[in-house]
Amino acid sequence: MPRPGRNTYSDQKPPYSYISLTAMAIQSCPEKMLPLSEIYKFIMDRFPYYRENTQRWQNSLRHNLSFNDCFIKIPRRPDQPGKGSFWALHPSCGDMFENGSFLRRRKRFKVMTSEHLAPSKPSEAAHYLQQHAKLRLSALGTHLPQMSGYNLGVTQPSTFKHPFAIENIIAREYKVPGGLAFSTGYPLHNQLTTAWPHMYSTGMMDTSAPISMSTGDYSAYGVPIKSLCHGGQTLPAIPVPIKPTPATLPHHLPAFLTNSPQSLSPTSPQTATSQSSPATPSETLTGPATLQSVAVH
DNA sequence: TTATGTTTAACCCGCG
DNA sequence: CGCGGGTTAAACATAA
Repeated sequence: MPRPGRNTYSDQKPPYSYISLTAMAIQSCPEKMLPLSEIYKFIMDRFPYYRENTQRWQNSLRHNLSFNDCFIKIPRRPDQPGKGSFWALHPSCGDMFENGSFLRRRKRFKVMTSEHLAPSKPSEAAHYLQQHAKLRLSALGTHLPQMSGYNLGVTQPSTFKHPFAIENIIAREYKVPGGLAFSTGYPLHNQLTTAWPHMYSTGMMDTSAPISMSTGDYSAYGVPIKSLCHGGQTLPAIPVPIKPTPATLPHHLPAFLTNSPQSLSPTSPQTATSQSSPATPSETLTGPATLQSVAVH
């Protein structure tokens, strides 16, 4: 309904897996975590296809949430009652989706449980996120909100992320195909569009409105991108270490906590290089990808 | 009761 | 063909 006009692709199934869709939803939120219902909403808002057969796909989605280690459950705090928990992306699974490989993951993200370098067990990650959220909010003098609080979010523009980070992709949706978004300088733009046709082309939102995203659409699920700019907050967009430290990264968690304002450091240089090379966005994942995620199962 | 979560299992598909 | 990722169904458990 948010797209009365030409809902051309309305009935076709988006090429994204539930994992991707879920990740998108989560990433779109400043807090980087959403309750199940909001994830549903996000998907339904953007992809008309999912406005039907809700029973079916939502069941599948829930299955994915539980089944995949890349999603972690963050329990609600007593002061933020509501149903269900919040879901977030495992801090170290950022690479899983990076490089534009959203259409299909290369490997199932598996947490290196037990023994050695169990750098990031879901529990820890969850705890971290929790703490993080708590800190930020408290810093803002706010209580952990249900949904409304999310707009306190940050995701400031400065936290530049890899052009293929879900975040960016999502962001572009609101930034209009025109490409004035920050990805302007990326030669990848093109590939992006092909990779995410559903998001760009014939956007469901009025592409007519430039930086828009404005109003309606977003407020729907409380992810007002605009709010990112203000808020006098310093913390970076949050967890999901969209990648850097290819190999080792046992200590990434603490890293966030220290909230180095610009986690951008890791990604930016990288992006620069990767983009310079003809590298195909989707593949070219190459080497390091295997870090701590194992393919077992 | 319903929304959430968790599990198990069967299938489909693309890739090596 | 086998493997692994993704999808769908369905049974169950649990919390609000």
